[in-house]
Amino acid sequence: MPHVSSSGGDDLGSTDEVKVFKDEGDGEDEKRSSENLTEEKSSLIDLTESEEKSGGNYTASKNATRPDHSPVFGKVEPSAHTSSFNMGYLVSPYGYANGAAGPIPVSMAGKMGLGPTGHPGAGLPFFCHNGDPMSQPPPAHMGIPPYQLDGKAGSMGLTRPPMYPFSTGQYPYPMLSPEMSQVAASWHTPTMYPLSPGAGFRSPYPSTLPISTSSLPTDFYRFSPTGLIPPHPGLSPHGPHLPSHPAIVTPGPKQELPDLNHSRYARTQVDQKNNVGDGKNNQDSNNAADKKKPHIKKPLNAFMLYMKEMRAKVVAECTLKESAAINQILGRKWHSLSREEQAKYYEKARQERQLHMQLYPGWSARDNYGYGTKKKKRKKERTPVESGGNSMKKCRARYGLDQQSQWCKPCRRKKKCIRYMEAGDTNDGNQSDDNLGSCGSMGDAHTPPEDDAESLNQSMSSPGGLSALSSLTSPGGVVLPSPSTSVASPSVSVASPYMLQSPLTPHEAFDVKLPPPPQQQQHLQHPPRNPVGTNPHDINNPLSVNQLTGQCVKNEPPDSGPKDPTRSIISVT
DNA sequence: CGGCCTTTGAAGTGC
DNA sequence: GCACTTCAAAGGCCG
Repeated sequence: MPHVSSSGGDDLGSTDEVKVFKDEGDGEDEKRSSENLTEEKSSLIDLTESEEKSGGNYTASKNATRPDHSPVFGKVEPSAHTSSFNMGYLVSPYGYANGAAGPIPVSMAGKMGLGPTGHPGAGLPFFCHNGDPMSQPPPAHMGIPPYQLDGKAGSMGLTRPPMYPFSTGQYPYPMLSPEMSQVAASWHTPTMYPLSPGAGFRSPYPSTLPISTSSLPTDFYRFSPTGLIPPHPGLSPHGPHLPSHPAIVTPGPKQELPDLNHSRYARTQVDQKNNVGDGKNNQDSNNAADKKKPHIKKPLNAFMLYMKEMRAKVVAECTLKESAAINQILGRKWHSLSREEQAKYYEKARQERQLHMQLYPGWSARDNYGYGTKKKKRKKERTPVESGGNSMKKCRARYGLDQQSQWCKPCRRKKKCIRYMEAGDTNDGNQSDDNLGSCGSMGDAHTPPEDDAESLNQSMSSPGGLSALSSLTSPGGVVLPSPSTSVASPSVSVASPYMLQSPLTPHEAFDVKLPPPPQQQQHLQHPPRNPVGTNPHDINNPLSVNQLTGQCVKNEPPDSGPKDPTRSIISVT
């Protein structure tokens, strides 16, 4: 049984792993690490400060979440703590999810984006339905990501408000609680990468792989060299030594595990070698692309690995099968993972990248650009309109950092530029429609505010999302018009509070201290964009932000700062 | 039947 | 260096 510990350094929770992270982490991570450490410490005391900081980081990029996790890895305490933590975690993985005692649990709950826990039962965490919320809070040594600590704002913190909101008690996966422990355990079992044909990770790479994985958990490798990792019997229909390569797929929008025979795989390797250094050329040449059947896929990132592993479990726990919805759940679960847990996946992903890099030295992510030509084209069509179709520049670009005083308020607050919006909203009509169509990822915590329009637009017209949402809705529960429920089919045209307040980050949304002036609120919204009755700022509108915010709050962890539900309303600035 | 949806993260491009 | 885009997995849904 291939367990992580077999190859040394696989004690995922051990200090070794942490060291690996720390040592190999890029300087950026290092830097962030220290920052986060400080942040974490201070955050326990001063949530506001943490909030501010995270808010600042948040604007950097949509990868803002990473700083909250990666850097921390290097700061994880020695295994002693980790071990104890894991023990506890296995016992009650979600224990800390639902508010109980102490600031940590509270913040954790917040981070998880758990439902309102204002009152027990009503505020059941997203996937914490087990009634033992805080029984096993994460060890203090774990540290808490800014967005976790940031109860109020943090709750949503960097977590993007889900497209498929699961209001309290709505979580459709009652059995997930134990799942978490399984997940943790899975790291020590071969099941982490489903070995069943087509199910997951296997030993896809040629045995000639010139890398040493001795120090790495072999079962971490999706790209593990067959020579190093005995193929699972039946892994490949073509024989134990002819593993199919997950990273190599035949052309197609969706990848099925390639049914590669030996010759094909060999050819792949040949191609790969030939492609070394000329990947771009291949990209440019359609013919070449055609010939280049094997598609070397990107190595999976940490979250993808996590998803791959957990998807089946989540699906198994519920009837829901729509990936869009599942992914939302997984996204939340991902955020609910402890740092150690996430670190495992980050490490795993890092290893995969390394392996991938070694196997395909000349490969570049760019090689895959345009692989899904149509899809890309489509997205690009929209891009110009939203991000620059208008010649209007955002304040940042317009005045530069030197003249921030010239910036509009939203820009100064790193929110959506109102000037830009005003000038570029020629297409508002459509956007409005789309936006109203669903609650989407409103209040995207990961996407920079300025991206809200885009991200929203993208997520707005999600048929799948809608259906998924409906399917996610608690069958019997009284579903409040939370962002989730606000997601209505286009025909319903229910305004989404989250969506409408997208210009605000979750942090700000719940920042009682700095409620944007009313004037700003007006600026942030475009009256014309909201069909009658959908204007979120129309106080008279039953579906207005103000009206709905309170309900939305229900998805907010009680611990988010002052447990005063009303404060959330403030968020609607 | 191709594309969309959804998630996070990595990496690429463009300015 | 920042902002933005694409792709990675997955499977139901939609036009």
